[in-house]
Amino acid sequence: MAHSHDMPTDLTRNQELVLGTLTASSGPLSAYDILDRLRTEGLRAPLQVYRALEKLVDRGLAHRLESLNAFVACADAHCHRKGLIAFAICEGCGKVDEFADAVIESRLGAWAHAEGFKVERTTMEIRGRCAQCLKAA
Amino acid sequence: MAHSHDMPTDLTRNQELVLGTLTASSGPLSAYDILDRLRTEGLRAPLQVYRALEKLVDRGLAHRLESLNAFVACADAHCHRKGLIAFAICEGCGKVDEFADAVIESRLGAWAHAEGFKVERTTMEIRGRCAQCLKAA
DNA sequence: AAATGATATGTTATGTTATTACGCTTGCGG
DNA sequence: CCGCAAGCGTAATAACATAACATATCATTT
Repeated sequence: MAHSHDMPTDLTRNQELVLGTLTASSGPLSAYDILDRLRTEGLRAPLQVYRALEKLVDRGLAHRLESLNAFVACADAHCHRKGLIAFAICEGCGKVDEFADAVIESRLGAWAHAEGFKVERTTMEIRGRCAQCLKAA
Repeated sequence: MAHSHDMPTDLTRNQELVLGTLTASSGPLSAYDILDRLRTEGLRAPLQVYRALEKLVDRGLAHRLESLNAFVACADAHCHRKGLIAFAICEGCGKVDEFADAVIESRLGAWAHAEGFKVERTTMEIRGRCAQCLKAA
């Protein structure tokens, strides 16, 4: 297998370029970071990147990290939108770990049900230091 | 009692103005929203607001909503920084509900412990519709 | 093939959010 | 009084995001 991120075949050129850039990166990238890396491919304007990102995020192929104003490729080729995802972001090396927790999801659901709140989207981001960076320090 | 948010007495003038503006608002405000409301008080530059916000957030008197790039006064005069706080943000009316959940906090702690990740700060924001807005629709 | 509609694209300009850099002021402990 | 830390004011700029408009691409229907 070439790589674990088998890219969907129905992406447009811009979407493919943007997803490729995210996948190749070891950490989150801002839209402008992505743009800079794709100038050689002919991209010129922020909007070209933002539009591609919007589609990718909608499809669950990429995630937006709100606390960073940046984006990452989805770590799990199969996760596509099933349930709440939490992110652990290391301030040291910039690496992002993506995980799901059914208990947290159900607690949130319980709270929402009790309040009559209809959940549309949940953001959950942990900032701190990963094990590797702690060891190095 | 004048109001439930007994403002600390050791705030600087700018901090007091900013916190007062947040407290008076029914919803989150961006730094620039705050600035606009404080021009009459003599504030002129974004930095004056950002500096005040930084201190207020550090002290737990205000919170930053990452998914909105905006700020709210802490809803609970006594919450000052004890534990993880979640926010439910209504897309309809803009109201923000603030709550804590010990189970979620402990699940997060367990994950972090298992991974050797040192948590410094956690962001948790739910976007959706509040009961009142759902009823109105 | 022509007409239609939905989706994607390219480009310019602009809007919004946040920080850097610099210098002055104020208050407090030594 | 001196020195230092914290706060303040101002200007400039950086970083992030969208509006508005014109074109293009492609499948579907006529």
